[in-house]
Order: sequence, then structure tokens, then C-alpha cells
Amino acid sequence: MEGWTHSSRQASNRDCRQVQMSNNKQQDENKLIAERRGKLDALRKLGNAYPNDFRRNSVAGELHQTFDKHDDDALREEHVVVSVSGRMMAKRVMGKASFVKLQDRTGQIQLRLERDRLPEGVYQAFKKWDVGDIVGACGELFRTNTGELTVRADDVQLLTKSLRPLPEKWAGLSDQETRYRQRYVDLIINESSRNVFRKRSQIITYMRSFLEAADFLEVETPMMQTTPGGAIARPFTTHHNALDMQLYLRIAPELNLKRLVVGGFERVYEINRNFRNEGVSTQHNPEFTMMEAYRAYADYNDWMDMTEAMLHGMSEAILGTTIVKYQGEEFDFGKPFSRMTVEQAIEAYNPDFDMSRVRDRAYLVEVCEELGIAVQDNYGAGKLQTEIFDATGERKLREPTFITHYPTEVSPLSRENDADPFVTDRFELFIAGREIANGFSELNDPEDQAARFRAQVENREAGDDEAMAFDHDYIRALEFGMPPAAGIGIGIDRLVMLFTDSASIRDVLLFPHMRPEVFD
RNA sequence: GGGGCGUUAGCUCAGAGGUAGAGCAUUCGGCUUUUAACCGACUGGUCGUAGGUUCGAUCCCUACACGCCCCA
Repeated sequence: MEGWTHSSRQASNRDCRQVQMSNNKQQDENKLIAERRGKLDALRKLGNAYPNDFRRNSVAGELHQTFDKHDDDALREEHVVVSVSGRMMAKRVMGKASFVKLQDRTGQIQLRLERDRLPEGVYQAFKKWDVGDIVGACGELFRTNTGELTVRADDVQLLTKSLRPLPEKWAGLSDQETRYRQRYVDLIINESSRNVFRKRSQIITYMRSFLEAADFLEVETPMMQTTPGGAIARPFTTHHNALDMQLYLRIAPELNLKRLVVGGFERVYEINRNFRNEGVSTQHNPEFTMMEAYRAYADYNDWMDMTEAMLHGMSEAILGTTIVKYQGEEFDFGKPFSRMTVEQAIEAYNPDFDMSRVRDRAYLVEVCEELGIAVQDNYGAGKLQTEIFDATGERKLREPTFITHYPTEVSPLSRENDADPFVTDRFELFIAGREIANGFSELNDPEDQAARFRAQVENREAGDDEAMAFDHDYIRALEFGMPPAAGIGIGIDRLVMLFTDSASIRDVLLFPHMRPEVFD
């Protein structure tokens, strides 16, 4: 059985002077903390207050699972001796015996502490411990009168003193600002929050295994770039001191991943952060996680099929059902998603729209103005169509829906449709009124791509600071020849929101971006 | 950027132009099968910050900070 070595119970005073000196500076704290700091001082005088020689042999979840069917009589016959540790979440003292709840990464396990069973003086010391302290104990399993699996402690030790009181057990911690800023407290207190981040991890793990099974290679490409590209967005800038040069945080990994497709990695993906210098909202964080994947000898239809298959499998793996419940709505990820072109969506959500003039710039300007959309001189029919769709269609797409054939004008990296060069072979996936994924057949004609870049540069010179720069090296790469390919980007944060029924992106980010807290 | 709402004890929340409230937690006492343990006693506050109005402001007004929601 594992347990203690003896060192932590023996005195070691080498740090005491330093600690007492620093204590004098801390008198401005509130009484609750001062109380606990006093207890810590007493612990330091007795020996090492932060021992690291306790080793447990069991965790709560496994004990509950293993001994689920064992009643008290069975447990007493078996004499199962275990050692456990965790944060003390409840402490109920009843004179010469107490019950304690320890919380570890798998759940909670109850301890029963009896004065006369513990070594001399230990029970008296325990009475001074606080909820929130980290504790280790060993003893035999039994079941209480109410049937709860419990460790009857033969010894117990304080492993880490907690100086700050935890939020109250019943009302818990609900203040959103504190939950985001002090996520550690949120995670200690709120099981639901722990579950969100466990699910997040499972989702990413599922996605990896799905792609690995399809023989995709995971890669990592630069987050600091000299030319930001691969998306229409404003970048963050930073500065490299030694090289004395301006760098950009990437807005997308796209161009680098396609360089790798040129290099012969026919199936690649990357899961990592992108940075976009735009507003913060329930749907937007300045840094967010994206999965981008590229596949040679495939087109955008293949990616729509793969996306459906991935989300279908993911819902079964993560939720155990294909029904995803989100903010009062239900979506079935087991059914094929509906598909509609941008122009069909405009027709569907604008009953008075004259489809005979769907590519008539003057008419589209008129419609935009009626909708209160600010139109700029350099907007062509394609950009105007997209604006109309965004304003009228996007939020109404509740059921998972692929919107296809985005205008070439707004898709500078996508392959033109063979039959209709006004549009590209591109789709976006919407669920619950939000864009979840964006995919397309890749433009691998270097001369066409160069022309698209030039159009972007014109927009940039006209004042659009979200427009792309001309990436000469990317054109050079395409000139070596990129096999016909298609790619997709999936917003991980928004996907996790769906799977965890979270209303805000902050709820699925461990440390969402916040204005700095003021410490006086 | 615009609008609305919020900020009171460690946590969750009441409150009213006139001495700042509750529950839980803390502290002390009691209790050897509790489950928000229980019983008794006590304690806890720069009412976000800075101005203004007022005899008097935590409350009313203004600005600012931070947060949440909606819109662009």
C-alpha cells in the first residue's frame, strides 16, 4: 500500500525566517484569509507545510465503480485498504468523529475520521483544517448507514493549506466575471464547467482520430507571419526585436497548409489558434481555435460528405446520440444536412426579391439600401449578394445547412465553378444561425490566383484593411503545381458551444479574453 | 462605436434619502453514521471609483472602471 514516507512529519525549519518576514506585509487581508494564514504559520513551525511525499493508490471514480455492488458486510470482510487524496469540499464534525468529502479529478469520496482510530493528536489537528485544503488519507472501505462508500481513515494528513475560502457550497459560484477571471475557482466548484472542458478535449480527440483514420497528417505551421493571409480579416501586429521587423499573428493557416499539399503531403490538417483583430462578443474571441484540413484529389462535395460523417460520428461519440440539444432547439446530426446555394437562400429569405436580377449590381445596391446595409463603391454583385445573405439568411438557418456557391468576388482562394464562373465551388455550414465551417475546392491555377490577389490588393488600396496582400511565395508554390484539392476549416469553439449547450464562447474557453483586472 | 442592465460581507442575495441586512462560510462551545449535518453564542462592510446635489448619499445626478446582454 502506498502512503507516507516519514519526512513530512518531521520538523524542517529552514524556511521559517523568510516566511515570517513576508507575513508582515500581508496584514491588509481580510479576516478569513488572515485566520488561515495563522494556521499555515503554525504548520510551518511543526515541519514542512507543503510536503510532497504522499502517494495515493486510488481515485474516487474508480472506487465507486469497482465497489458499486459491494454492501457494507462484503466490504468489512474484504478489508480493502486504500489511500486517497484531494481537495476537502465538505467537513462535518460531530464531536469525536467527522465526515469529509475529498474531491479528486474523477469525483468525490467520503472519509470518516474517528478520534480514537487516528494517531495521537491527528484528530485535534484535523479540526483546525478548512474546506478547500488538500488532504491525503488511508484506511479501509465501508458503507455508511445511508449506503455511501466511505474510507474509514487510519491516518490523514494535510498536504496543502488553502488560504482563500471557497465559494459557499450551496449557492456556489455564479458570478460570470469571477468564473472567467478565476477559472481555477470555477473548476473547483462547478462540475458543469469541468464537464464543458472535458467535452472540449473529447471533441478535439475525436476529430484527430477521425482525420488520422482517413490518413491525414497533423502538422504545425507558423503563427507569426511576415504576410498574413488565408482569410479576409484584420491581423494583430507584433515586433521581433532582434530582427527589428514587424510580424503578424496569423489569421489562418490556409496558405501554409496548401504549400504542404504542393510538397506532397496530400492530406494534412492543423488544429490551432488563429488571431483576428476584431470585436469581442458571445461569438468572437480575439484568439480562437480552428481545425483546417486539406485533401488532394477531392472537391468541396467530398468535404461536405466528410463533414456530415464527422459530426454524425462525433455526436454519437460525445453525446451518445445524434440529437444535439442547443439553447432550447434540437438538431439531428444523424440526418444528411440540407444544401442550398447562396442565391437560393436569398430567394428563400427575401420573399419580394426579384430573382431575374439576382446578379444585377444596381438592383442589389437598391436591396442593400432597403436593408440598411452600408454599400461601398467597390462592392460588386457578388459582395452585395453576400451582404444580403448575411443580413437576411444566416440567422434563420437553424437546422444544419450547407450554403454553397459563394460568389467568386468574395472567395479569393476558391476554385471557380466550371459551369458558372460567377461562383466558386465553396460551402459554409450553418447550425443554429451560426457559421461553423467553411470549405471549398482549392484554386490551384497560379495565374488565376495571382489575378485574385491583385483584385484583393486593389481593395486594400481602396481602404479595405481586411483585404488580402499579394503573397508572391504562395504563387511560386502553386507554379510548381498543386494537385486538385479541397479544404475545410471548422471553428472548434463554436462546435464545442453546440455540443455543450453553451450560450457564450467564453464558456468554452478556459481563459477567455478579458480587460485586465485592477489590483491595487 | 451606440443602447440597456448590473457592481452591497469570503460566496449567494435583500434593502432604503436618516446607525447596513439575511443565509451559508469564519470564530468559540457541544455532539462517534453525516449528506446544504445539527444545537447554542459571536463575528464579519471604503455599499465599484471620483466628483456633484443635500442638513445628511450606499440610495438621487454626472463621469469613469469592470462585467453581462442587444445592436453596428
